[in-house]
Amino acid sequence: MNEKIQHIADSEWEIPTNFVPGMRVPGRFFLSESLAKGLEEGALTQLANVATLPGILCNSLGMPDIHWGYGFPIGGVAAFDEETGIISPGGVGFDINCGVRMITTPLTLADIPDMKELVESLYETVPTGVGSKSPVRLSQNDLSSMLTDGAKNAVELGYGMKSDISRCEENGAMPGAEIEFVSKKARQRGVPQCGTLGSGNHFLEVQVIDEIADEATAKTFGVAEDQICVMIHCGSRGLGHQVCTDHLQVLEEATKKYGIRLPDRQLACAPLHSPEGEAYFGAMAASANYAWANRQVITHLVRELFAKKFGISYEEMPLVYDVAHNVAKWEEHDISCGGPRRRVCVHRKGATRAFGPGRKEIVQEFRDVGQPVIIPGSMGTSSYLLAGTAGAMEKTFGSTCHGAGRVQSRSSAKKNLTGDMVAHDLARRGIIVRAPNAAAIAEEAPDVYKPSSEVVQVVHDAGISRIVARFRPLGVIKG
DNA sequence: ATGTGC
Repeated sequence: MNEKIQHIADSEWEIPTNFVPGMRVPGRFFLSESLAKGLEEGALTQLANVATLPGILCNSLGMPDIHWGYGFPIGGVAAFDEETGIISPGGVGFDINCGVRMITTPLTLADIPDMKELVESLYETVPTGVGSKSPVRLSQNDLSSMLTDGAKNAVELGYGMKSDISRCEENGAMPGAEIEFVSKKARQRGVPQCGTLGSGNHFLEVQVIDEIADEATAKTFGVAEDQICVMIHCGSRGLGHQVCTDHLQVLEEATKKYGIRLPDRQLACAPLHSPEGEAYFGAMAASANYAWANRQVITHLVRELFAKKFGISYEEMPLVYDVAHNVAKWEEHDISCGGPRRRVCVHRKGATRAFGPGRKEIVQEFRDVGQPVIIPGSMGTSSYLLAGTAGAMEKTFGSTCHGAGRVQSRSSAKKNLTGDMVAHDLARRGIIVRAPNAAAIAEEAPDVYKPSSEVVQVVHDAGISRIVARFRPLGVIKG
């Protein structure tokens, strides 16, 4: 670990304000000693760079899955003051509202005689891979409604149940979407892609719950041991990517216009209430809503298949929850480093909201225990269901990690591994994987990620969320 | 992440 970094608690570290010139606040990150050994210097510098941005409050924060990203590190959280703060696409990421959701089923392992066949059917049912197109036909008008109303619109079009909506963060639709700031090009990319998984780390996975850590909370969330579940991890596809690209260009100009000095041009940003900042926010919120609709449509495709195959009803496959991993939001927070409770703009990039008990944003049925937090593992490692905590409200503006966190680049993974090798290893451990090509499997091998168990243990130990249940992978569809 | 790179 860099000598300037201070180890302030078991799994908490501080970056002092002299780490890079112009830091307004210290950096703070959460890592066990063993994970700290693997921390990239580049991610550390990025975390410090974020601390130079105007209006940043308390700390530039890093979750235990932190790694190098575009401008801001992935696994980064930063909250900005409404009056003096900025908004930055680099603090959200290219895949706006990349996120994850989980449905339960009434099935156990014994009910699935042929996992390979199920995985193959799922692969045929859910369009997968770069440039894949959806069976869903959207008109431009449909798309406009989707950008405004998110998952609710998908349900109105017949993809899902009314009860799904309140089980999504933001009820599946962020307020403040402004479709006039979504370019024609972005819309054109979005029309054929709603209901598609995408590629890279996106996946659809059949899992079984193999450990319950907190019986009472598990019961509240509606999950139990031995239950078969389906997890869906994807985002806003080409539409969100195009929105990010379009607005980065505008915000690079705005950075100059407003005289903001940056240590890295990838931190391009604008004051929160500037026309440029507001335009990005409106387009980002619209993209986030598209991502919720996308996950909602995929959920419907999965339910349709399971209903047919196993003779179960849609009502027996409720949504546990849906969380966003890449988004900036207006939220009210007590400012732990001082000052009155106020509205701030929280950027979470590769980080999950983890609101603790009592927050009004949490659906009534979960409000007393804290929001469900879903943390996907890598292809061969467990996923987790956690609950948000008061500790997250105090330390991280109500945030926690979002996944295992990559430790090896895609190119290096392809150099060291072949897809066949990885698929074979997984099969020996009882995990079926299906992808459009072998490279997609090699790039996502379990070895290129931190062990999800260690990452989740850090956020549990640090008190910024608490473990409720563990999910073992059985069958994976990769893009 | 992405119709994957000026």
